[in-house]
Amino acid sequence: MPEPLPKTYSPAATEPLITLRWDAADDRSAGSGGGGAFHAEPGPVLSGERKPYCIFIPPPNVTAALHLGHALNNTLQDILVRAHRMMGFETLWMPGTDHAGIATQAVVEKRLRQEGTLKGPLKQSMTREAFVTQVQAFKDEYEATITHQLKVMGCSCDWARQRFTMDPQCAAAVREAFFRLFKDGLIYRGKRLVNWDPVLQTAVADDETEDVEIDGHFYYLRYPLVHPVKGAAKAVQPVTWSELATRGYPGASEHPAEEQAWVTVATTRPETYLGDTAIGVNPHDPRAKSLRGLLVELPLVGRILPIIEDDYVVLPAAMQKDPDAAASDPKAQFATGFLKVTPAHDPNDYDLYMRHKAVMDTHAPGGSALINIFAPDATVSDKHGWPDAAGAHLFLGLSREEARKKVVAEFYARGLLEETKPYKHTVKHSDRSKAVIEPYLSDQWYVKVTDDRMRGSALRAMAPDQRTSSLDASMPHASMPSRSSTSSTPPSAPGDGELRFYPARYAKTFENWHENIRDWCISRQLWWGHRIPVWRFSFFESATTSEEGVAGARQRCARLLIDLCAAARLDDELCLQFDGSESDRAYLCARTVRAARIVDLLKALFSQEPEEAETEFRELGLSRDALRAASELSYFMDANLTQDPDVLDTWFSSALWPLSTLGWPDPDKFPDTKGLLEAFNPSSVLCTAREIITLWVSRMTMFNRYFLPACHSVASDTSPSVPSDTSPSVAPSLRRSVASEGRGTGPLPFNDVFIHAMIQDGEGRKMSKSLGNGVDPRDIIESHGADAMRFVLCQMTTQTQDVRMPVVADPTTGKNTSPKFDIGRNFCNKLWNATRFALSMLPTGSSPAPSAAVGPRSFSLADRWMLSRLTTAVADINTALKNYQFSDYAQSLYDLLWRDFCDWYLEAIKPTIKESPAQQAVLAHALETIVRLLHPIAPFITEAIWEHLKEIQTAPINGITLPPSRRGGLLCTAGWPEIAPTLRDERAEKDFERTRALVTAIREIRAKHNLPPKRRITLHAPAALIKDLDSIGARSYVESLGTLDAITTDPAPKDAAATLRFESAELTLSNLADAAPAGGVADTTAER
RNA sequence: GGGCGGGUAGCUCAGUUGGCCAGAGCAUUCGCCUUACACGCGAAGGGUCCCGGGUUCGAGUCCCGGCCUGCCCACCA
Repeated sequence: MPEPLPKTYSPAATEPLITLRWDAADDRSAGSGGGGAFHAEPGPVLSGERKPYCIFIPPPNVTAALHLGHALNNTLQDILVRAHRMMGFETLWMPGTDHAGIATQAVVEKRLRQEGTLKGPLKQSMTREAFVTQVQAFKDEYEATITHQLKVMGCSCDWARQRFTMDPQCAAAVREAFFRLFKDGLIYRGKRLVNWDPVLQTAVADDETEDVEIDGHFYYLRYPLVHPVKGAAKAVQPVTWSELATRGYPGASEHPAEEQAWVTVATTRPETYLGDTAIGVNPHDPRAKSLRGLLVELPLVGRILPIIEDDYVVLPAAMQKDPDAAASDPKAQFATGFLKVTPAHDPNDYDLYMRHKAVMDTHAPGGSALINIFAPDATVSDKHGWPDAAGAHLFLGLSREEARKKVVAEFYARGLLEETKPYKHTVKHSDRSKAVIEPYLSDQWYVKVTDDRMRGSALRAMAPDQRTSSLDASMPHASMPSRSSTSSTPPSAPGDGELRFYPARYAKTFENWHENIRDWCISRQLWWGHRIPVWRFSFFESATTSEEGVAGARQRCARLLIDLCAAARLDDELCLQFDGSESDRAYLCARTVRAARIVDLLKALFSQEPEEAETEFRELGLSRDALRAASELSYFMDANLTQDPDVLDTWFSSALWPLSTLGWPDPDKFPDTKGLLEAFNPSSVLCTAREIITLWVSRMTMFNRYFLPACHSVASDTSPSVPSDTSPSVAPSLRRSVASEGRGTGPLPFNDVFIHAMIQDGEGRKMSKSLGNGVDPRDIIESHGADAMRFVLCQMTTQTQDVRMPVVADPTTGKNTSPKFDIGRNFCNKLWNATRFALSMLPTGSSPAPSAAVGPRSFSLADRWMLSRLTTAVADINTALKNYQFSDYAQSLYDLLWRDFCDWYLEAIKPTIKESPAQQAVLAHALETIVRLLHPIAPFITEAIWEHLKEIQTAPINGITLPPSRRGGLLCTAGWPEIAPTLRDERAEKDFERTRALVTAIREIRAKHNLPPKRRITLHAPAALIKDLDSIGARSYVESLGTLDAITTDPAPKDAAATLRFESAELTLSNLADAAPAGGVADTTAER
């Protein structure tokens, strides 16, 4: 017999004990790894015994402890997971964390600098290994913190399966995915302008930047016009205004005739003039024609620039035909009509360059107009692709800011600065380092997500009724091959049309994003992350000395590689790609750790220690033939054969999360992953905040559909019939249809995407460390309890609104908390006390329960009403859960427990409960139903209460099924309540409603007359009404709940009476005042 | 510039397909330690449902136009 319950529920005393019981409840055979009550196995799914329910946690970054936003996200997932576990699904909630490459590297780097361990640029001050070790330690610390936080929140993850995006299992998936994309030509190397973070010295994605509005200036710079001189690139002659006037240049005659003419450009970044390689003008500009054939000389640098004509260049407001349009176009307001073109430092200029490549390259020094004037740290430098810096040596070594000042000063000194205007504009900053982003030209790896097998598969995944445009129209850039591949695939692949967004409006965001998607830059110049499994080398220096030429050398190299693979039993584990743009570059991609090792040894073969390399080759089990091929191959590679120093964008491994966590590609290599993929992919739902719809959802969808074969799972919701040949013993690889992989026709990683609100502080600001308004869920748990926190978070989750969370300091601990959670705490306490009351009224323990079920005949009005309310509540809650309407779910329970069960049912049965076994049965079943329904939201208190409820001995009730626990005698694996629709009783609901209305009316009078609660008064009513109350069985409730001494047809005495209207009758209450005999008062006093 | 939300009681928010008196919690006021619960019980006050039009027998809800506000995407010489 459990201890008697204390008067107030204490989360602090209860929650840790419950956690221990959940953890200890793994009653399966040893080796299942301590997943506790929440451990899931593929077996029951593969055998068809249970349906799967699976959620992949959005892996939190290991950069910091979780905040309330995470608490919300994970509470909602846990609610779904717990509810479905109770409903009988084999339920897997896959936990894990994300290495968060750039974020974590930035945080650790900052920390090392604060400690003084790190001074100067990272890459020069520390070895890669030393730094990674530091980050690893940091990661361990935060991973532990995060895991602990999730546990104290009550998250019912399968802890035995916890993953980290950089652990060996996930790394294997990353290598496999990269290799396959590389081999299929969906990964390529390209020179592009990227967002460069000069502090962290890496490329960052658009979404890793933030726009900051800053006060800047427009600078109007004059570039002198010159004539080209044939035969000598540098020799030029000035163009005078009089010449321009002759050519018909408008306004030229207003300038001194013999002075050198100029054009004026407007810029916010004058320092980039050093990289200018053209001047743009709109072909409709009246000045354009007269400038044809002329050039511009870049001041100080002396570079000669062509003038290119392009519609992109905005005409100044004064020149535009439509003055209204011009007035509303801010660009036109400050445009001069001449645009400086700096292709290596501005994305739009880069696009211009791509359109005018020929003419720009012709005039450019060194034959390329992509002149890079910055070092990776964004100081002006001539070491990174700037051949004609001599004239501008005075700027070398300056930071961007210093260079800007100096450029402006130099132009001013030469009379070339026309004016400056203050200007407010937004500038991209790096999320992580807060540095101003520099558009920077560099070599990066890209995934061709614009390919139909990627983008198309994501778009085809969308539910037809959530699409806003047809598939064809949605892919304006679809190329010829992609169309034909679309038509060659079956009209309906397994995942097609099954992706559903909740709320539905987010489907549009998803669709829209894919329509405008650009290829995905996946390389990052960081140290923390998955190293790109590619070795680069250039080989033609030695190879082309032979007769065979470039093409022949390439062929021979490729052939040797095939030989090596065959001889070394490296079947399909190495892949060679030649650089499309640079003819002497080649890339070798390794699929496995062993293949990578062999590539490393290739390098050793022709460098320092060929003997040692040979020994190692033999240790790896390589044959003589393999070694010979390797030696020959190494001859083609120069000593620069090196692994790419870059790491992959974090999202690359995140995109594989639904695959890697389940053991893909090779479940046999990792224990306990066998069968997981078949059983749990596709998962049931992805829960996330809306900020990452585009990034994560899209990429997971594309990768899952690309890497998995069209038919791989045995038990997805959409294929109810389980194929007969499937059993856990069949190795997954045997069932795979290899032909359908790599076509983007595979299954989805999840069927539903649920997007929930974001949590803001009381003023509607994002929660953040720097604002000090962040809230650690552990602090809420300390002040209110985990269940209270979860209840409130659930209740707040409506379909539309973001959540405002006023933050205050807890008076006792000083930690951040919020009075918003009081409701949850009070609610838990209410449940606790209702339970205490019920337990005091119900037979427990020793007396055996009657086995015969009780039925409607023995129920009072209140009982029938309560059962009816339960029936509708269960139905409402099931609907709410199905549609991810968390607020409705919590609200239903709140009303059911507090308003119906406590306020009315418990009060109504107080006079009769002790004597009525039937009523006892209803009370017990109602309470237990509520407790079970509430468990997904408030797991701790309900688990604690359930332990006591199990002791109650009452008769069963026909129509209520409360299935037993499946594991450890715990509520978390007990069944979800099932209530037969027959227990719905509209008559009882209506009758009880009337009773309630009458009691309320009486109480209103009592309150108006300030009656003491215990004072009994008399109700005078028409005989018909009294008869009616008797017939529905409501009379006793009116008497007890209204605190009446009698209901009578006698006329009321004239004094001390009040009237009320009920339905159509006029009733009177008497005996209100103390004029009555002193008995009543004396009684009250005595009772005290 | 494009897209998506939100503007309902002092505060934070519900209000599904148009339909009886617009709801909840907190706060306020009044009365209660009525023994399950003061983290509670009973009751009360409090709303031009942002503004202006329209559709309708009927609009917080649907349509059009404004205003305010938040977020996302694109762009910014």
